[in-house]
Amino acid sequence: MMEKYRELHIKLTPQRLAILSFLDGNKSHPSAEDIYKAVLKQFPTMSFATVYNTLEALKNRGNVQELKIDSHKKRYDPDISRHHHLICLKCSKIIDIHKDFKIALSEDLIHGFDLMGNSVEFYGICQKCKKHH
Amino acid sequence: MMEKYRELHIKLTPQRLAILSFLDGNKSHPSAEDIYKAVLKQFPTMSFATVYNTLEALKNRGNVQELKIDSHKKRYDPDISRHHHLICLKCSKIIDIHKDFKIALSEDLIHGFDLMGNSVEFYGICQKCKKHH
DNA sequence: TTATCATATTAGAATAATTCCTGTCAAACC
DNA sequence: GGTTTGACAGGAATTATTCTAATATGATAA
Repeated sequence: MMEKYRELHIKLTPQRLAILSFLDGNKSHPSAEDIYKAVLKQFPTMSFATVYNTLEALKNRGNVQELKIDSHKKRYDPDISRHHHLICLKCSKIIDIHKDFKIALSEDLIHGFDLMGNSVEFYGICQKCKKHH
Repeated sequence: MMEKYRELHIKLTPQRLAILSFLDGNKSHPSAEDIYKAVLKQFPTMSFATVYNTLEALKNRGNVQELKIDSHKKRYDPDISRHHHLICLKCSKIIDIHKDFKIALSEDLIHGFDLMGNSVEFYGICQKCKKHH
């Protein structure tokens, strides 16, 4: 069970394992609070500090990415493959878009930057929100 | 001077005019704090509430757009034309990219959303930050 | 112009998300 | 066994933003 997390090279405490298994394969793009609430069920003494510390460690090792898509809070994505997002403007639901759009910046637009990547966000209203009015 | 702002149909108070003229043509993508500090010089009693209220009014009328690009705070852009951004991962400097990338979502990726738009962000390290190590 | 009224302003309190700090504990290392 | 290192919990501190309630002011019409 914890074999798959060995390679992370972080100390695998029970709290961290709970966070990791909650994140594993999770496509809901949870916020720190979502993670806290989920793990709280198994560890009633869990604190936000532990959630943030663990996320910080995982971020630094490139095992989760922080999404700046939601203007109210940070969201976290355990899927670190190159992908984009579709976001509902009403309920903030986020859906992964796995497609390569081949967008390049020409030399005159690059402003001397060392480019490291890009991301595309699509905005709209999801099916559920359309119905509820 | 204030003629150009008449069409906004918001009450044009001195504070608002100061905010509007600070934003006019501003390409720095300022945060609420940047705006507050700038206007404070002319209006020492300026409050954050006024900055946020005015931004809210302008947002609702589609005269500024809120950028969710910076994970620490919202940034505001008076340029409401369709454009994208190039962001420095070190200093958070934001540069406009005026180019149409023609990105479309195929039916199978659209998940029943009513699409309203998209935005592309390019990430990298700017020239200045490269030099300073 | 002036009176009226709806709206804007202000300071400060409240809230929400996140970060920091401190004492404690446990694992890993000698 | 003793020491170092890193993680934990809990709470305080910070930062961005929103709310509140009293007061002030721009816009409009008389």
